Amino acid sequence: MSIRNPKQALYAEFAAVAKALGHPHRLELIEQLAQGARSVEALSAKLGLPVANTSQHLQSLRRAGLVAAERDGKFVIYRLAGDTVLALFAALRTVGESNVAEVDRILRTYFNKRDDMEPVTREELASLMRDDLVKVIDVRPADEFALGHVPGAINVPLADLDAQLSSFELDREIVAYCRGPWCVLSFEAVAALRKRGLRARRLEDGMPEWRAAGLPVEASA
Amino acid sequence: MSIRNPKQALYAEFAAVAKALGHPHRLELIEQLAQGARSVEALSAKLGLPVANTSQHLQSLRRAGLVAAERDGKFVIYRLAGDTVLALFAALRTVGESNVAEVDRILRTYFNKRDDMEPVTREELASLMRDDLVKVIDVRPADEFALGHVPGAINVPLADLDAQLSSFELDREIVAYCRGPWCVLSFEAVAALRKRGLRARRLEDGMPEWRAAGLPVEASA
DNA sequence: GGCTCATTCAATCATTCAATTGAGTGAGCT
DNA sequence: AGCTCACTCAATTGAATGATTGAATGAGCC
Repeated sequence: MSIRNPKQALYAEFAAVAKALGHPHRLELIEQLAQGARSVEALSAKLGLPVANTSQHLQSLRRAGLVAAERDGKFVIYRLAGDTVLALFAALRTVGESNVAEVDRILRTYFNKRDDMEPVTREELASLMRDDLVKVIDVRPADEFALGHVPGAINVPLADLDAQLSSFELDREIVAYCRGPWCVLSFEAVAALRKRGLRARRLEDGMPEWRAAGLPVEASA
Repeated sequence: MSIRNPKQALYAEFAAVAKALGHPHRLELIEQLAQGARSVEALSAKLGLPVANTSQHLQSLRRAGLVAAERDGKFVIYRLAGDTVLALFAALRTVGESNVAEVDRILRTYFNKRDDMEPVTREELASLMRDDLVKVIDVRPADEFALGHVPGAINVPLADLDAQLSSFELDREIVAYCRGPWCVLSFEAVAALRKRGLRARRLEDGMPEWRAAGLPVEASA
C-alpha cells in the first residue's frame, strides 16, 4: 500500500467491509449467524458447503469485522460482531429491493410479493399475543428454533405442517414466521394453511429483526 | 450460473450490490455524488483518476443499481440512484466505525475523534440559525457548494480561511461543515479557527445528511 | 502419550477484477 | 460534412479471489 491520506485509508477499510459482503455464501452465513451463534461444522452443513470453504469464508468475514469467533472445546463458535452488522445487512436488502430490477422480478415470481400476503407487524403480533388471539408458528428447522424464538410460538418445520394440521383450531388466526423477510418457508406455510381453509398470515421479517426490535426471545434448553 | 433457488438468486443480487461498494474509488464516487449529480469528467478530476477508469467504476456502480446516468448534451450526468444508497453507505460506515480496529486508529490519529471536537447536531444548528446566533461556513470547494448548501452559509474553502478571517466577528460562534462525517476539511477549519481565538464547532456529518434529514437546502445559480 | 475430531493452513488452478492503452461512438459546433 | 469533445468500449497485463485437495494444528479423550 502506498502512502494515503486519512480519507483514502478510511475508505479502503470500508471497502474491505463491503467486499466481505460481496459473496452470496457469505451473505448466507450472516443470515444464519443472525439466528444465533454456530460452529463451522453446523454452518457448513446448513449451506451445503465443504468445511474448508466455509471456514475460509468465515475468516474473511472475521477479518472484515463482521463476525467474531471463539473456541469452545473442539468447536469454534462464530457469531455476528454486533447489531450494526444486522443493520448493514438490512440496508443492503433495502437497496437491492428498491434499485435492482432483478430483485423485484424474483420477489414477484417466487414470493407473492405484497399481494395477498400482507404481513403482520411486530407490534400487532405482540398485541394479538397479549390477548391470546393468535397461534404463532415458527417454521424454521428445529435447531434454529432452539437458539431463540418468539415466546409461546411452536416449532412447525414445513415438512411437519400437514401432520400437525389437526391440532390447529379453525377459529384462531395463525401467524407464521421464519428467518427473515424473504425466507420462503413462511410464505409456503401461509399458502398451505390458507389452502386448507385456515386463516393465516406472515410476520413481517423474521426472528433476528424481532430480537433486534427488543422484543422478548425464548430459548430452548 | 447454475439453477438456483430463489434465496440464492436473491443473495447473488445482494452480493453484487455489496461487491460494487467494495472498492475505495467507488466509495469516493458515491461520496461525491452524494453532494450532487456530476459528469464523468468532473468526477474523474475530483478523484484524480483517468477518465476511462472513472467511467468503468461508474458503470459497475450503475450495473449494481447504486447510481443512475443520463445524457445531457455532450455530458453524461451521474447521480445516486436513491436515498437508500445513502442509508447503505451510512450503515457501512457505522459497521466500520464500531467493528474495525484500524478505522478507530485512523479516526483517533487524524481526527481528534470525540475529544474536544464535539459536533453541533443538525437540530441544534437549525435552532441557532433561527435566532441568528451563529455564522455557518461551508468549507467544501466552490463547485460542491454551488450544488447545494445550508441556507445562509457562506463558502469558505480551507485555502481561503485566513484571507476571510477578518470578516468573522469575535463574539459569534462559527459552525463549519463539509461533505460528510469524516471530511478532514471541517476538522481542520475548526482547529484553525480555535487557534486564532475564535469559538468554532463542527456540524455533525455533512451536507448529504443535512439534505437527507429533510432540512432546507439552497443552491447557487 | 497417542488417538480422534473440528478447524485451519498451504498449494493449486480457474476465474474475475483493476488499471492502462488506444480505438470507437455519439452529440454539438462550424 | 467534418471537427471537437466527452464518454465508452475492447484488449492487455498483473493481481486478487474462490474452490478444491490434502496436510497441519490444537483441544479433548482414552
